[in-house]
Amino acid sequence: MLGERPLEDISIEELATGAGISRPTFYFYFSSKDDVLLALLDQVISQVEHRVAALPRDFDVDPEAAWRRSIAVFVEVFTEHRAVSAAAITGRVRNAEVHDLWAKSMQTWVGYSTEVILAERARGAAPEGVDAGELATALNLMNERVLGAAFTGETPAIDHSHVLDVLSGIWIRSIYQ
Amino acid sequence: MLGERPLEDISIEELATGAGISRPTFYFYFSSKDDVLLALLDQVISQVEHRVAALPRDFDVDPEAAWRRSIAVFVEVFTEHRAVSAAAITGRVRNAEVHDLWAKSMQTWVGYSTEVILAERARGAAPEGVDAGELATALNLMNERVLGAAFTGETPAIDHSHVLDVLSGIWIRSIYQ
DNA sequence: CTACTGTATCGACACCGTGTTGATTAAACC
DNA sequence: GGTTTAATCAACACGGTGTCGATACAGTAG
Repeated sequence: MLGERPLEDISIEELATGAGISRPTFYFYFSSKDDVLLALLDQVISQVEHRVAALPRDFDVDPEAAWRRSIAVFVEVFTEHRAVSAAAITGRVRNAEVHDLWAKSMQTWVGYSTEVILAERARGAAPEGVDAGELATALNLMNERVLGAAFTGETPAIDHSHVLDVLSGIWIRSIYQ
Repeated sequence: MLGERPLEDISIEELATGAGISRPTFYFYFSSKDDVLLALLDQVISQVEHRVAALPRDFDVDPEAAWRRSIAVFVEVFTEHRAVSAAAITGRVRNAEVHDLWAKSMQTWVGYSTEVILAERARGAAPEGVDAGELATALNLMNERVLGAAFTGETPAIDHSHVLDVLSGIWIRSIYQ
């Protein structure tokens, strides 16, 4: 349903009857529409965390390829669950729990990016420059927004097939100059 | 009011009584809450257009300074009207007219950025690379998201005082390598 | 075979915000 | 003085949300 229209345009009545139950019964399982979204988002985020954790941390071998692989995880998982991802990104504003879950994950990813940038600077591969944490924040926010735009098919947006190229290009040039 | 809480949490009743009129009278002037937002956004965008148009196009003299000045216009105007900007960015999802107005402006800015990037490449100042239009799109979306995050004080976000530095740094490195 | 307990279900209700209608007043203009 | 036009709002209809209390239906202990 989220693939067709935003969560706001889906009534709990629809959700419930679609699941073969009545509206009050829906409330037996979830406390609100956003509670459903939260459960779905949680699964998507777990999948990202799982795949990120399994990534080799060999930035000293081929930095470009390593960054590209990391970004590819986000692109792939969020693309696979594009409807939920898009709904979460927009639902974040409305719902505190969705906001917090998303914010927590973003912080994890920003923290990870920051560490790698600092390590690359420490080994002399990347030059000093703006604060690594702020650079990582801007780049992660860019990824979020660019993917969101691609999912909802807005204009302007970047075609799905080029997203990974464009994003990793900007990351690498921003970090290594 | 938008500075305190999202538009969704403001009822038309509140808007109306705050303006000293009744709810039906509100509908005499606006067709919905989003219609008010649209009117406010229109003013902000006009201000940006006006200031961007007045910008010197001297990218051949000092490219870094020229980009920084352009980005500064967005940062300054949107910061000045941060509540409206933030509400528009989130309201875009809900309302087709807000979405269209914002999308139209984004396209204008992306178009302008693309032209400058192509000109810089043509004169040999910037290297060839990813599609200029897609690069411009990603960078403009980054600006939107980073400013939005700074306005709403989410985490992670970039401190207001550093936004211009971080953004223009990424733009320049992405474009000139 | 009861009586109890926890799970699951939903009809009916109360509430709130939205948008509309129709009547009313007040000013502006022949 | 009479007609149009702008402005106002009480009252209504509607739709979505969330709650409550009643009911059914296990499984389980006595």
